[in-house]
Amino acid sequence: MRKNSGNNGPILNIKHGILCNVYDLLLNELGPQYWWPAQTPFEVVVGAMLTQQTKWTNVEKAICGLKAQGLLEVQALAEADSALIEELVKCCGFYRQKASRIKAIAGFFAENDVDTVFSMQVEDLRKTMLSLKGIGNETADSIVLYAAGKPKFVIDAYTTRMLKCIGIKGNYIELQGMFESSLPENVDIYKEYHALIVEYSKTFCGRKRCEECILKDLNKNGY
DNA sequence: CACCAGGTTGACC
DNA sequence: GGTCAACATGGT
Repeated sequence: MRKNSGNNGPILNIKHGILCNVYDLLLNELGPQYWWPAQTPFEVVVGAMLTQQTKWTNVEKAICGLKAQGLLEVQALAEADSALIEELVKCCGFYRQKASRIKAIAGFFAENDVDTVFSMQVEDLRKTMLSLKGIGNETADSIVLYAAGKPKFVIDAYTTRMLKCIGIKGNYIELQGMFESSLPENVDIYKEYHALIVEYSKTFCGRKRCEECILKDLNKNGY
């Protein structure tokens, strides 16, 4: 029998709970999303930077333009003309910042080699990404999960809002910890779950369809 | 025309 | 630890 050694709180790290139920519900209602829309790990990095505070449709245009110029290659982007990058990412907003930042990040990957960087341990990779200008918690975790394929749960504005709706609050690290301790440590599940939250939020929350929200029946349906 | 979008940073308390 | 303005274009 496992002792709870003076800890009055619930036993954590059990692989079930409301966050597992939400995952099942979203997957059943929306179907698998198979994210991230990108063809190479470096494209994920660039896309993750460009999508900050911006709609993905705008990012697609920018990615398309960069690709046409051969600038989705690490070395090429690192050496590209700043004014050209700015022009190509203008449609994503904050374009001067984003242009200089993706160029600098390309420089980092050029010097350190993409495969070498992405072969780091999860926490080391995360810290390394966070040390780059323009990469904060969410972007770092998106890169770790979707570009490097390592288990880190991504928390974004959609996730925070969805959790708030079902009565769960916390800062980035706390919310991330809840997902990671509730779910099996599995890259595919982390990817799929985050994608499902985005799809769910775009469909219901962003369009004021709260009355149709598929999460409002969480308790009623026995989840 | 006002408001928001898959954030991050640096300054300040 | 948390809060805030700045960064900027494009769609509803």
